[in-house]
Amino acid sequence: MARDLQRVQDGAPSLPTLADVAAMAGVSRQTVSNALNNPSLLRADTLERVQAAITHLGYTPNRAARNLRTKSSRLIGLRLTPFVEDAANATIDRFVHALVQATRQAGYHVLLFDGEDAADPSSGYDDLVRSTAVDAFVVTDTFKGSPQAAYLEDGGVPFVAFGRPWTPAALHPWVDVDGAAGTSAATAHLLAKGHTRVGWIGWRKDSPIGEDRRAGWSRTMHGHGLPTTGLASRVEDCVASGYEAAGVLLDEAAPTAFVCASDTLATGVLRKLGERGLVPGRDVAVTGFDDSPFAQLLPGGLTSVRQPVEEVALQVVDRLGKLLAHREVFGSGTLLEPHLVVRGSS
Amino acid sequence: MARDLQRVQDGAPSLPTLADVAAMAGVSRQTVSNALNNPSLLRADTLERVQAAITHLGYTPNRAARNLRTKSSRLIGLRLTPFVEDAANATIDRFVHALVQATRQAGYHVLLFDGEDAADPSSGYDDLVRSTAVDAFVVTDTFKGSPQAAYLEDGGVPFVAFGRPWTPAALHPWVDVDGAAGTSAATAHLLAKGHTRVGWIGWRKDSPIGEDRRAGWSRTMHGHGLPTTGLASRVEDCVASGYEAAGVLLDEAAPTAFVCASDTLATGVLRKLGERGLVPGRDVAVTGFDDSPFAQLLPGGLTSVRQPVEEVALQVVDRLGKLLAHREVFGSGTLLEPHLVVRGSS
DNA sequence: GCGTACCGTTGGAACGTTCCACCGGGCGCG
DNA sequence: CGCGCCCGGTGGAACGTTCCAACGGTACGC
Repeated sequence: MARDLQRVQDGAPSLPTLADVAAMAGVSRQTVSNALNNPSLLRADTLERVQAAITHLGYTPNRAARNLRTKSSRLIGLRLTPFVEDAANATIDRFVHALVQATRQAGYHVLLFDGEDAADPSSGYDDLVRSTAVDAFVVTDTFKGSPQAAYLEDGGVPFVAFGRPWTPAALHPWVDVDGAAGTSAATAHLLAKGHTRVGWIGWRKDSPIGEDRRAGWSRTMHGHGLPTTGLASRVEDCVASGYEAAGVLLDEAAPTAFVCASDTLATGVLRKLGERGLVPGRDVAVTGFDDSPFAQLLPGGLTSVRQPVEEVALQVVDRLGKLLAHREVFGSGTLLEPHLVVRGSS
Repeated sequence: MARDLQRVQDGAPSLPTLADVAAMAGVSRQTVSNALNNPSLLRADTLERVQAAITHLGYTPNRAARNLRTKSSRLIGLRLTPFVEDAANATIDRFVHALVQATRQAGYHVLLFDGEDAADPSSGYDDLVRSTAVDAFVVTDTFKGSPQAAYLEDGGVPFVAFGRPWTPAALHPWVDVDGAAGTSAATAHLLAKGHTRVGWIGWRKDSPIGEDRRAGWSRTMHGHGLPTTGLASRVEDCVASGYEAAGVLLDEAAPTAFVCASDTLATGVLRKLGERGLVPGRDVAVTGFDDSPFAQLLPGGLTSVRQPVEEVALQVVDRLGKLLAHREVFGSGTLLEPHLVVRGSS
């Protein structure tokens, strides 16, 4: 109620400042500042008096002034990659939500910006950090050779990556999900169900993430003494490719199960199975990757590997905090385990 | 290159300031400021000299200082509602992407924050605006009786809503999508295909959005002289409810097509059809709402109403700009037309 | 010739916070 | 008693920008 008084006349709301609080509490500005930032420095009764004045006036510290003085904004920048309406986007969106939650707990907020053109890695990043608009970045798209990771490292811009650095030289903090462990779990699950001819449908060889996920499948197959020759296919990440690859593999290698590098590819496989009158989970098993809404909503459901984005977000923010405090967290990466969500398709 | 010189010694990068530029260009600070904010005030040769100094030093205005002085942050707050993994979320996420793009063009950025608990509408909003962290808000969840819309209006906080105010008293700027027009288009599409018994599966009566969408269906049916009695069902927005409602309607009213208030409900309907051996689009037609990834990925595809979130975002930002400039845009709302994406299910 | 107006530019002040040097006083200790 | 120290607190300065009042100079109208 008291705070609403500030708004009676519009146009010049003129919020209470630290000086107002100081005057009311009968202390200096610095003491009020300490009450907010280092309460332990104050005597108990002084602290109480200041706090009373703060609540009575409805005082809230002015962000801009604080930022100017401390040279930090408590804002984390996140570049939103252009929207592609498929399964892959679902994981990013889940991550954004998780990141917002995680940053809040750490007293930060998330600033979204747009990668104008992907060609210029500096686009956006540079201005934001130089104008002290954000303290650091979370970088999500390190996979495509990640020009911006290198750029940011050069520029001395603090950031943490969601995704391993696939170039050996890089030594920034990162958090990632162990894709191989995910596909390995999927493969093991299928083997436990009695399958022996498990096919792989993944991405082209130039994708390190794709190769990582593929390794989980082949490793597990070999671990069980099973061959993989002729059972793998590497294609574009789209429904049509999954559809075609499934057809080819079914004809040439007769697998009884498919492990896919993405839900998108799995969708294509399911489409092919439907066309041939094969029932997923009964005749041929299928697993996807990312646990997209599609996997969940599909009749019967699609077994899929779910990335622990909430945990990723927490770890990212943790690294970020350390980075901004000590300014030295180089080379520390964490690999998190995804888990398999088993549904009707397997 | 020149700008990198600032970073040679880490720890105290000490970016160039306006004063540095002024010194180099041989003018006063204010002139540099004008060069950035009101170039027309400068003589051509002066402007050129200043700009040369700016680029040479790699100067970027300090955001915090500017914010402090101008009492604005050029940041727009958006509260991210808790993540629910279904079709409805897809539209919000699309909107977030669109909003980021639209705000960039207007020179703004998006600040994400988290609605700690939905019970307290003030949570988050108040602090952010009082601390001058954001200039205004975009409010997305006005549908649930929207306590925060009223709260923000009371507090004099500038905001624009994505969604109509469903309480008549409210008079804030808003942009929304005409749900009735969407379902009307879906219904008309089905009628054109020769259907006459078109069922409706929507949300409970307490949802204004749901009633709006329902009106589009009933209006169109009546407009063609067709009855709606016994053809409608109002349930929770989940797959199971759609599934059950479809079963009941099929038994009791024998519709040959369903218009659904959401892709989620449509998913339930499709599931029921599959169970009964009915082929969507051949035996019974189905349309959804929101054009979620699921609708797109489903084998055959689900006909669905797609909201023009890109256009919504542009309009929202436009309103926002006017609001922050003139401080008077009351009562101005815009209703945008969605469009029907026809796929195999109809 | 003089007053007036405008143009381009200037220097000081202000925004609201935190950093920094310092201060009085009480206490322990030699 | 005198010294040093820590505690709780103070006031001035600084962060980097824009606002504001005012400047000299030129052009114009009378």
